[in-house]
Amino acid sequence: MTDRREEIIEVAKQMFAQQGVKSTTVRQIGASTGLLSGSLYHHFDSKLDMVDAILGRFCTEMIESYRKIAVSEGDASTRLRLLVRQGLALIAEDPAAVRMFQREAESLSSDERFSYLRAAEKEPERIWTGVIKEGIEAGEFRADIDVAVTYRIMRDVIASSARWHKPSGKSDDRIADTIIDVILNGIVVR
Amino acid sequence: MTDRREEIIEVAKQMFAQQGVKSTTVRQIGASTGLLSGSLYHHFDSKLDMVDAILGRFCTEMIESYRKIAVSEGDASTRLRLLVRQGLALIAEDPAAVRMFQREAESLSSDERFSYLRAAEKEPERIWTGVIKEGIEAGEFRADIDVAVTYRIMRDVIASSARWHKPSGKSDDRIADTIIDVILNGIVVR
DNA sequence: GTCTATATTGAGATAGAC
DNA sequence: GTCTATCTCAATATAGAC
Repeated sequence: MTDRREEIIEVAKQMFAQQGVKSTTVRQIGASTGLLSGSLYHHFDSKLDMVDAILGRFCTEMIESYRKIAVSEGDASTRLRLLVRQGLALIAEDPAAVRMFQREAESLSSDERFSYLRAAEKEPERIWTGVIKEGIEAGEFRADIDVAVTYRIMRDVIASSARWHKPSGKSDDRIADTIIDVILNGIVVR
Repeated sequence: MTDRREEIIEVAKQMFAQQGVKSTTVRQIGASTGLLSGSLYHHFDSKLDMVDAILGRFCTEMIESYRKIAVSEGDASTRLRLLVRQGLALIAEDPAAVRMFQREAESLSSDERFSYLRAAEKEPERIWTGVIKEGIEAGEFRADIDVAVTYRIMRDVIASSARWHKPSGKSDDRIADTIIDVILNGIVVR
């Protein structure tokens, strides 16, 4: 047994991702950890404290990873591909954390304690739309696309892939390639 | 006051969509209707009964509307456009019902009472992938795209647009056109 | 058809023994 | 660090008066 606190976080994260925070009881979390609910409070002050520990860590790492790509070199297509791959990599690494972020961010972000959730939505938007705009100015992307809508399309496709049961026999990379390909090139025959 | 039952359904639907079923209390629903919680039980047997009334109606209408398009004439591109437009039309008509369906379908569908939610996921999938396959066979769409993944991309883009705050000054039609355009034609300059 | 009042259950959280 | 036992509160739901 490594660290009990980490063990609880891992178990809670899976349950929060699957059922939602509200529907997951501390008794369930305790049972899945082999503890009684009261014992959890030796490691955490409250249930929301567990949520905070999980989402705080996730948001820090997500923003950090996007920033690195933001300052990298390469044309817009290349950097857009990197961003998509990074989004999918985050999901592959920790699908439960991503799912939690998606499920709970909106309702939690009104709580001052979780104000970092708002930054975790705005910063990626700033970075992605910046790259799309550069691509348009450089003549790589069509000038007649709508940047805001295009960003949302990409963001939401990637986000919702976190909920996919993987189509049989397809690796993450294969799925990533398809998503990038469809959005960059469309499905119509050229 | 038309029908009290309908009035309660409308209020509950908005709250369920925004906060989720679990986080919405019958007291809140009562207060928003100008009733005390107990009085709601004259119109419904339970809170889940309200959910059932809302989602049952929505699923019936959704499947019905897709079936009509499924049997319509036209090439695959045309019918795919119609399907996308219909998906967006459902959202425009009743965004709260769509949001509820998205939020609660997964967790509710294990309940036998809500088994129709599974059909409401499978039937659209059958119809949409059918049209995409026909488009490939007819040479309209690229033969190298992945049908299953392409379907999910389209489904999820449309679904998540239900959560968009509309970009300023853009009509539903304008957004619909952009979504269709990006997916059919891609964003890369031809 | 709505209200008052309350039964009942389940949840988060705490205190103190071990 | 975990358990036993329990507090407290909030939520769904019910019964019966009006």
